Amino acid sequence: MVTRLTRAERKGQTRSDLVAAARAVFLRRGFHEATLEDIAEEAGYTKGAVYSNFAGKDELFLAVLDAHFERRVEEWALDLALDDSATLEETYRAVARKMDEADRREPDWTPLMLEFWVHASRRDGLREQAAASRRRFLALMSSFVEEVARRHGVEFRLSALEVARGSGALARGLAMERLLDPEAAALAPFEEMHAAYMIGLTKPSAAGADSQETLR
Amino acid sequence: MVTRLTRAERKGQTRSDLVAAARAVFLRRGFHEATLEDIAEEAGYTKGAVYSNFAGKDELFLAVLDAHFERRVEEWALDLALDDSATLEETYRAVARKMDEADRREPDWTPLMLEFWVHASRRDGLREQAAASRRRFLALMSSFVEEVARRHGVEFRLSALEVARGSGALARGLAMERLLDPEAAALAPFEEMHAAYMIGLTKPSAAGADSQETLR
DNA sequence: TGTACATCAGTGAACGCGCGTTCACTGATGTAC
DNA sequence: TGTACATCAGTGAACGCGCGTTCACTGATGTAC
Repeated sequence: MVTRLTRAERKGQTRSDLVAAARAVFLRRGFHEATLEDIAEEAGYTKGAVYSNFAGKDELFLAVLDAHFERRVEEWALDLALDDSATLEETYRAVARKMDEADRREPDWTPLMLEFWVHASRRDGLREQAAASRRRFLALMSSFVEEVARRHGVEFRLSALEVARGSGALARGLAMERLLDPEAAALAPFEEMHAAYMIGLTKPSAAGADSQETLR
Repeated sequence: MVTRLTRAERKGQTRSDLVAAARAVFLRRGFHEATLEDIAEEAGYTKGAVYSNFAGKDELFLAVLDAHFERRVEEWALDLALDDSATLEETYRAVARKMDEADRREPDWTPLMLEFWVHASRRDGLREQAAASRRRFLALMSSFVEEVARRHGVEFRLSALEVARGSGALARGLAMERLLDPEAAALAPFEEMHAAYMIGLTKPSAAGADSQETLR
């Protein structure tokens, strides 16, 4: 009844079990407080299994990070494809709502990621790996920003990369405030802030002048 | 030659020596990596002196945090008093430059504070203390925002508190990006982002219509 | 299809080490008379 | 001003404990013939 797996398949299974367990435990306890013991146990293995699949705690976290970004990017791509906002401003607001929703669905993610960034920023090799992962994510988010601009026939005062970076930075900064005060920066104010930010960075496109919209 | 100090004076001296040393060591090594041994040694005492003045590592950090906020608030108050920007937009840009300057002068501060916030957010009592410290800081920053609005005869779409919170959140979120990529969000783009954000949240005041300015 | 040997994913226990916290003690400052 | 006792800031050493990492081993899978 039990499917017979090859060694490689079995190992791949173990690896993804470990990543899934690591994700859960890291979210629950944070990067520093989570132990490899917890993670291995959650996955149904022993600590040695972790070392048979990853160089150590840091590399295990990088795997969690990559899996997370991949999932988030897919969500954004889907949302973008389904977006039918009448105006550009409404799209900007919808993006804010989506970011807010993601943060409230998984409030432990942002502090976890930042905890790791701070940790990684103090170790050269690790920082470079975290930065590479970040660059891949931002490149995709930038392409979404560009797609929105194209659809609405507008351009930005800054590169799509910087626009995307600032948009995420605002959301993340506010999520940090909520760590201390859960009431801080509720959805409505955040939506307003994000719209203000995006509208302020939008300028009419030189091309496509006929499809331009008036902003406020 | 050596001034004779009373017990209370001596203890106060020790306490501020420890806070100063703690600040330096925390900045250099981060909250988790800094040890009380390092700190005591840097201050010229032993670990016991820390426990004679503070309940432990967490409370020592809170003292560093308060001292820091106090200093920053004074700087902002001074800057605000000296501000002679011709236009509101120029004030918004000057604020961005000032935040950027503070971050580049002390790039370790933001990650250090966030490391602690994440740590504190997982311990109820500590979180409440960190939140109280944060509230005090934000209340003062809000009053500066209100002062700027008053001078220029404008109002905001959100409370001064939320405006201040978002402004700091944007700066802090970008500082986090620079942890991984030091090139990210240089001064010029940040100034643009911050101006966009602030201008977008500014609305003409009902009162003082004669002193209103046109924004973009 | 069967046998003998090689590989290697995962086990389980031990290792090392660091660090926050505790505590009995000391000697200088403070107080009572 | 002097003496005897009390206080307490800071010392120095020990304690406890947790956790990331290492490693010899095992038994199931893979390979050669």
